[in-house]
Amino acid sequence: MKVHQLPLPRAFWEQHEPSLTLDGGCKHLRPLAPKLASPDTVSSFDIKSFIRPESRPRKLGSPDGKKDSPQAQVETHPGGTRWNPTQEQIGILEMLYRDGMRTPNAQQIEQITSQLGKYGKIEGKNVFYWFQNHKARERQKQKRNSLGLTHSPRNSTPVTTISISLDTRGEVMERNEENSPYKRKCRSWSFESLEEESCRSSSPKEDEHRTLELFPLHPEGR
Amino acid sequence: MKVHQLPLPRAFWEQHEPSLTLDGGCKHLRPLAPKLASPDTVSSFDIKSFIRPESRPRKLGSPDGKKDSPQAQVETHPGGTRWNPTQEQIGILEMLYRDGMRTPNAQQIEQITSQLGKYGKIEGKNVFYWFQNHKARERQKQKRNSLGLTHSPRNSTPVTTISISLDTRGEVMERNEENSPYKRKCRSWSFESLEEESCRSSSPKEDEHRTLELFPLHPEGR
DNA sequence: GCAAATTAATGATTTATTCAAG
DNA sequence: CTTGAATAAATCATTAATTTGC
Repeated sequence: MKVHQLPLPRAFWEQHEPSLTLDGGCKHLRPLAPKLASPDTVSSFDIKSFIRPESRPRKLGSPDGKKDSPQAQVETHPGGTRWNPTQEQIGILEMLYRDGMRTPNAQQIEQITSQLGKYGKIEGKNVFYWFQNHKARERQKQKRNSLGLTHSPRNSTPVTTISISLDTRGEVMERNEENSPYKRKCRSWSFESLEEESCRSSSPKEDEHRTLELFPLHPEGR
Repeated sequence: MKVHQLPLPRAFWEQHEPSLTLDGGCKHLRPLAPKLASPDTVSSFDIKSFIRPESRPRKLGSPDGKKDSPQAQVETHPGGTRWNPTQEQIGILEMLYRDGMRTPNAQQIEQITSQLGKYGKIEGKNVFYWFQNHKARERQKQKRNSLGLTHSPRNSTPVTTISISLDTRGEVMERNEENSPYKRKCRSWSFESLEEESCRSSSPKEDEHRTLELFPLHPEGR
């Protein structure tokens, strides 16, 4: 069951804390870069609205007593089931992986997501995580194999791995690992606002087309 | 001179060369549990469009060619530089940190971002990263201190010291660190498409309504 | 005094670990 | 157990201070 995309019941941004309004005194120490610039003006910022992180320590708290209430875990459901990939989705992802894709950037993720969306509910983060996990687990599986079975191949038997070969110019990278030069792609992403009132959408233009998928997240702990 | 607050002309992260076609020869084997389901359908997926990393060689190529041209860095700024926080922004962030905020979730990040946006250009990811980095670096600083100066911990000032005390119910956590039980909050985020090139910078004044800022990212590389 | 070279900070990514759902 | 999700640690990369040579 994946009931993602729930309305996001943000109902507890109401509890504003008492005072505490960022006054001065916070600009000490600037190790090497006293950038200075026009100070003040900062004071108009009220923290109240921010200090409402999550409430719900969740289990796993400090072992020294302090167990949480009997209401151990009751939530998690509101929209929080995790992605359950379909066979088609997995197939595509693996194909992409075999073709050398390792860390897709935002554009790619977005495209992949929209494609995979045809086969089942999915979000960008799922795609992102899938690649992260798959990569990491392939790697450790490989390591375990090379260590456990072949008994310390000191000369680093290249386990072959991947060995992609399509012509993705300069994009494959890390086919050998073990000490890859640590290339970097670049992934772009951004947070998105999730609540309307705070920022009136004055222009009723409504989203152009790109559907920035919202991601609810149950406010409190995970 | 910090010319923050520049309009951000972001007009040159135009990806070129969409070529690169990852052709066939990649659909063998079905690694894991052919859970059946209609397989074919998958083949309608064209990878081509995904394997388009990004290009944008950028400098950084070879160390010998240090400083390639007279116009060494004329290009970096337009839209692709990294966030350069203003004093006000730092002040606010540090305040929030001292108040116990460690891993803001998407909602919080969004609000913080919009607030900090008053003092200079900023994106949600900047806020996120700031907390990540700040947290990590405070931690290591602390560790280094405790290890290096194990005697007379009554140093000048505990710097960090967090010691939050407002009543953020069950939220503070990890004020001590060193071996935290690995708490988990929950952060939500999502990718967004960044297709439309040069998101119209037509209205230079248009802030107010959230403008999901796109994030170009200089491709390739790094 | 300034601009190139050096260096300290720190923003941005990637990798490694860990937790928990199914 | 498998693996999606999330965080922390490690690293890379860039910027701004500081230093240095003129």
